[in-house]
Amino acid sequence: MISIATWNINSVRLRMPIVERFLVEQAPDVLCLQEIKTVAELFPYDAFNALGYTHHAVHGQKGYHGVATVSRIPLNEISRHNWQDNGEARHVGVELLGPGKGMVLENVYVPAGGDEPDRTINPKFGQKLDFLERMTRWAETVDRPTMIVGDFNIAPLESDVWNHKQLLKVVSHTPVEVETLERFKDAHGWIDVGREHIRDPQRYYSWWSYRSKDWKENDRGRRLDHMWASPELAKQVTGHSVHEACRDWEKPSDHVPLVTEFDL
DNA sequence: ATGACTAATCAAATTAGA
Repeated sequence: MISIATWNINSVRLRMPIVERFLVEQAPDVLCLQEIKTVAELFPYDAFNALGYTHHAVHGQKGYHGVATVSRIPLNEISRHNWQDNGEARHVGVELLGPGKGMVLENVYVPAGGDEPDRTINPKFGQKLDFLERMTRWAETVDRPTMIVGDFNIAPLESDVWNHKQLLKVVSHTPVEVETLERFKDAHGWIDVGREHIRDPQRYYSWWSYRSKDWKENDRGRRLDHMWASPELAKQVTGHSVHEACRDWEKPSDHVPLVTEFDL
């Protein structure tokens, strides 16, 4: 059995205390982090090594973005896709070499897309859609058992948001984004592992804004984080969990971690 | 609809998240 986790950590250096707590309590074999907000040279390798996570693939950047995959299982970094087409650090791909050998694990941070869902007045929105189109062209070529996880910044289903009608024109839940994400899904036949286990229309969120006095009180969440698997690999999934409790820890990220377990 | 927040950079105010 192996387990893989994903978490948009919103600054890994600031949040090492809760990362350590999560690793001690949940002990995933692999953890994929997004928004590490640091260059690789300043990544807290020692703290991960001390907990047994001695294998790392860090694609960092100063101040913004950045992704990292840390693991107790030996891994080999195999790719850093430039789906943003501007050099931003938003992807790192690895293959597992120990248990789960042969699995490719893609860690991605899709751009948020700005405020206005119209590419003619908001270039960031167009950049987001173009990013997804490049991912789709890549997905058509995937021919190995692959898991793609991370912050997709899109909540596709009505049950992925606290209020579907109210969010239809809010970036992350607009029809054009949902349709673009659907094309990416179809390009490889990805299985939405999270939704296999917490099925629509059950409530499933992974992000709650910092701008709420009490995130739990009105529960205005969105499912922005995803774990998708190749069809054959998805058959090996035995469990999936959302760790909402982490949103209440000291100095939390606005995202919570997801964990998928495999019979591998 | 918006924002009551938070982080990095840089050292006061700006950019960004979503």
